[in-house]
Amino acid sequence: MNEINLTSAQVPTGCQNCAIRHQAVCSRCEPDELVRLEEIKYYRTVEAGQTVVWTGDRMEFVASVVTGIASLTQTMEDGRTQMVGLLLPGDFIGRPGRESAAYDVVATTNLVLCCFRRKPFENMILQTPHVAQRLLEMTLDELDAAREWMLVLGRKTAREKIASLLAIVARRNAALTLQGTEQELQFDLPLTREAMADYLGLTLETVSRQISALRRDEVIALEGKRHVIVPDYRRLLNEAGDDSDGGMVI
Amino acid sequence: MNEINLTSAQVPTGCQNCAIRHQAVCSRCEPDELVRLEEIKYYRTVEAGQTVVWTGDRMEFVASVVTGIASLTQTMEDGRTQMVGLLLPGDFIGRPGRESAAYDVVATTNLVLCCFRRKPFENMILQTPHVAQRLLEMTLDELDAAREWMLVLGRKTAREKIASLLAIVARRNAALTLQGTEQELQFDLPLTREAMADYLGLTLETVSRQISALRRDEVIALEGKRHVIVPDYRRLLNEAGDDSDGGMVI
DNA sequence: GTTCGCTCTTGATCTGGGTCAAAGTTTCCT
DNA sequence: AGGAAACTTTGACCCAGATCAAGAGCGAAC
Repeated sequence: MNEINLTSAQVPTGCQNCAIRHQAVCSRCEPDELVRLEEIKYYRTVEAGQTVVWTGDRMEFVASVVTGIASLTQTMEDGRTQMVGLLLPGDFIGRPGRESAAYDVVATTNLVLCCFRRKPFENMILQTPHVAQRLLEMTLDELDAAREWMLVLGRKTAREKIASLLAIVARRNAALTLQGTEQELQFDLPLTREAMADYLGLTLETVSRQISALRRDEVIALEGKRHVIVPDYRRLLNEAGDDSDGGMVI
Repeated sequence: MNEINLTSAQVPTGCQNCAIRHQAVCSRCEPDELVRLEEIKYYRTVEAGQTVVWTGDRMEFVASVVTGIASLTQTMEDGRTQMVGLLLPGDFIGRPGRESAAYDVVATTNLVLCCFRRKPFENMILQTPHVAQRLLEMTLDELDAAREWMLVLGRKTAREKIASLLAIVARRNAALTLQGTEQELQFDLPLTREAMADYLGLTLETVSRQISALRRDEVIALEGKRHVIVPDYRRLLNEAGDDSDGGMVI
């Protein structure tokens, strides 16, 4: 994992101020907070497939994903694994106030992380309520996403699970590229079939079969194995059993 | 839902100061925070089976569970439901900063809630970093619990799911009654078979079958339908596929 | 180009847990 | 006490998705 320097031009979407959530400009920061965070902020790259943190690792830093995708996974003794979170740009890695990591964090694609050394970061949030407030909001969003996902895991069929995942990635992707959700959506699926299976509580064979089925039924089209075209987002939501456009944050 | 008055003698286990988490004394509060919270605090009772908040409800208050058990559930259009959280004494209901509820909150047993009117509560946490800090910690704990539960939902067998649930309730119960985990544990299971099924992503028939199987194999014993005796907590953990005593907070 | 890794797809078969059905308990109401 | 309603258990059967197995693409290395 390499420490790097990015010019501000290379970090175009983030709040140049607090940088906690890169994808959105944070309207909450005070000018003096900028200075504090700039001092302890640095960038790192991680290659696809590398583990950023292992369960139980002493966490030296917390970080915000700038580009790329990472996943949080839990593993049972016998090797069964379950992905418990998908970290997209703007999402936060690490838990202030906890010394060691509770999950494996694995880079799914090449990553750029905006890191903060842990101790100074914790001191900072103790002193700057607005940042702590923002962190609380983000955590609550993650909790909502996790609970949404519990419904997917516990009650949806394999086909609905796949459709739900595609909808989430499509949505997040659309949010990033500022497209609406009405027209055709396209995106690269940054996960292997196995990673999708780990996320969805399925086997990779089932994932493959269901993706083939969705393609056969023209809910989606594929270019190569990874590039997905969604001609009708509402149809996809419907397949996900998630008619109410609303919910499903991740 | 009735507003009531409790004497401090009737609220024995809570932090008399901030009361955010009733089960543990909060070491973080400043004396002046006590006053602010006392002003906006009141108690309510809810009968078993009653819904405390509906999805989308305008939330008038946030609350801490004093006694009893409540559940957070999500429902799909076709009626499939998934419980996404179990609220035991000390847990928190409601999301500061959000006007409306994201889930149904249903009283599983009779409840006593320590409520705070929402707006004053939000103002208060904006001004008192320590309370916000505590709220962040609690939210992070909940997130951990939710993610732990995702592993249960996604990867465990029916028998392991049941054992996991029993282990959680046993653990929380032991924590409350200050027993160790080495000796025999006993507790009342405060959930119907159907509620357990909703939590575990199973059907009530499967829940019943697996409980019978665990009893047949002498992992647990039952007195009546609800009172559970766990002769060997480690064995139960083992059945849950969760050998490492550590994790599994809820 | 060929070969070695992968990842992905598809087929055949098996099984854990769902579904449907019926009977047994407990609780609570009159 | 008697009876209804709700909860629980158990049985029989079935199916969605797991498992096992065999190829098919496809990129990287030589």
